[in-house]
Amino acid sequence: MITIKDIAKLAGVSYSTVSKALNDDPAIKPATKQKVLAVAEKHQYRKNMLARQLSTGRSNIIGFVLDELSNPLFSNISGRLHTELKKRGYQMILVVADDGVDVFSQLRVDGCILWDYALDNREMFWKKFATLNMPCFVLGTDEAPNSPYIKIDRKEGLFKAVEHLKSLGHSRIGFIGNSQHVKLEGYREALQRTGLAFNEDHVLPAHSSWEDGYFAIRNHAFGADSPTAFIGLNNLVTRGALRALLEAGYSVPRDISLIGYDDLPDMQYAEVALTTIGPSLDELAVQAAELIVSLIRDEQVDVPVVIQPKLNLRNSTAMCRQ
Amino acid sequence: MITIKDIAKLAGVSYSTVSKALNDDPAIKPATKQKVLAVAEKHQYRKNMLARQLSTGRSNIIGFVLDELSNPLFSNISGRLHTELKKRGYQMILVVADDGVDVFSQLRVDGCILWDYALDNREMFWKKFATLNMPCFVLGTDEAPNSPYIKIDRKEGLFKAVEHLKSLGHSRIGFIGNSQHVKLEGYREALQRTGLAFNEDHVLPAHSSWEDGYFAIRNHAFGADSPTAFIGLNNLVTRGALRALLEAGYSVPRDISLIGYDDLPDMQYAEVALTTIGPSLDELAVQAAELIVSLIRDEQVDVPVVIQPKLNLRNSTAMCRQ
DNA sequence: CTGAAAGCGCTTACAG
DNA sequence: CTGAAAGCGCTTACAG
Repeated sequence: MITIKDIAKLAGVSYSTVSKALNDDPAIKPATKQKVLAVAEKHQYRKNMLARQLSTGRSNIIGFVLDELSNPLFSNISGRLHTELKKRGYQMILVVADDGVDVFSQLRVDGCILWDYALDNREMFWKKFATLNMPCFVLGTDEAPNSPYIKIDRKEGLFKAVEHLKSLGHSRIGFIGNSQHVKLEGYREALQRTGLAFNEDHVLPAHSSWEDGYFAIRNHAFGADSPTAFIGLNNLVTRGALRALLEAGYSVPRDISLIGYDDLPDMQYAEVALTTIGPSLDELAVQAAELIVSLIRDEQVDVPVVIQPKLNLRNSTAMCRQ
Repeated sequence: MITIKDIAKLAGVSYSTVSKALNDDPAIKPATKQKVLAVAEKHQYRKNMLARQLSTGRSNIIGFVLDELSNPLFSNISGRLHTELKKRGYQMILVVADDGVDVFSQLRVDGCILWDYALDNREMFWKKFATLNMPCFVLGTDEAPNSPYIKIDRKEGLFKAVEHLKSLGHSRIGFIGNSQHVKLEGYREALQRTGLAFNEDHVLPAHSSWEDGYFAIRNHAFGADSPTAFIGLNNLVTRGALRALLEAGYSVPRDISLIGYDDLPDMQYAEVALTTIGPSLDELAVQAAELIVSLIRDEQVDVPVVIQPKLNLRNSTAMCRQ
């Protein structure tokens, strides 16, 4: 590996001059800079970032802790966040949750973002996270103790979904999924705000996977009192539920309306293009990138940042047939 | 940030002793080690990996260059690879292709893996890759100049698919997708090996996305001479094609059989559980992890490693109705 | 078994 | 405008 000293020798200057030339130090005479850059170029010199980082104390890397990669939502967000961070001069490294925080405390990234979607051991993470002693925040949570965070106002999202369904004449609106307290709570409050009755039987148990959604519908005993519309907990659950509804012979949206949480591009590729609620993923990525950069620069920030989910109309909701 | 020197002071030993204790150097007296570890623990000492890396020249990080995150195949493989590398004591960082190689040459990872699925500018990548001057290999390619690689024998996979369909009585077997030379070639050769005729019209143009597969079928003029079975280029194309077939009123597999390339877990969640061909993703991840570790250790390796795709029977293929 | 010292490849006041 | 020197936080022969 060729180093700054080699370049110095070849260019006939001191190595501190090389360092300055490479870093665009204005104190360096243009001619000298040219010469140094030419030599560096010629010998394919690559700065050793490790050494630079050790010296400056900064790595220009931001860590992103993810629960898992299997939900399309996560990979989608990772991709967008990567793009936004790159625009701002940072590299992003992805680490899977089970060891994410530890890794960052070792790697000394400049900052880190914890995606708090449905972490199993959330408490433990928050605790570790708070001791991390570097700029970091929690993304997509409802609230976080001891950390700045970007909140997605999921309750408001659910309100929009319920409101939309009610405006189509639905009065028995079900919810598929019981693993996320905030969404379930949002669903209940939305019913209340719109003057609809809450019915325990209209909440179908499902955790987070496609199968969960699928079996939630399959195991539901449909009857005269069953919902005429459902809201799915997330993209996977909703798609699983849609499949089960179709297999059971229901037409969506003619017989039953369906709204899915998460506005992923591929929600429109479902058998019936799905109406969704969810935050704009682009907005999420932009806000996340800006917040972490501000935190690193120790700028004044207004936290929590709150992002409002939107209703995205497609073909899976229709007027309720009485 | 607390350093090795702080610990040394607190424990009443020299900082080189602290370093050794922390690294499990057998020359250190157990009692001393205990003491040091206790102090380190008490003060939440975290080793600065940057400094260690600078000193040892190794980072214990492996870079994985990906084309994109949007194809479920890629995120799936990333997840598995991460797991396998972790078992072997390495961190994995993911970088998106457009700047991946440059990043690694700066970050000085210990090794890197290039996922060569359908890179647009493959030539450029290979070239950069070869100059990288660190252990690295190309994963999933058919062949690579100047680098070790893990080959997926896609031609053999296509042969298995064609053979299976022929055994079910199909003689007009179509292929959806024309963006991957190797697969297309494999398809042609498989027809030849099984004694079936190649028909230009049975190759439907599609690049790689869900929509590509969907529109390939929609735009196909079905007639008496049309294929009674199709093989889809990848997971997305196949699922898009399936949707289009169903929408056009064909029953799969009663009217038309369909086999998809890529054995992702969710291929079974398609409207009809899809019969697939493709390498075992677990095997792929294990082989990749072992190869990079061997390369880093400068061990003797047998390259290329060749992985054989398998046929995974589900419900999308059936006897051809004459 | 322990410690002093050199070195990893940079950056950055500081002196000239 | 340029260079000598100290320092970033570790590891690792080497001496004792």
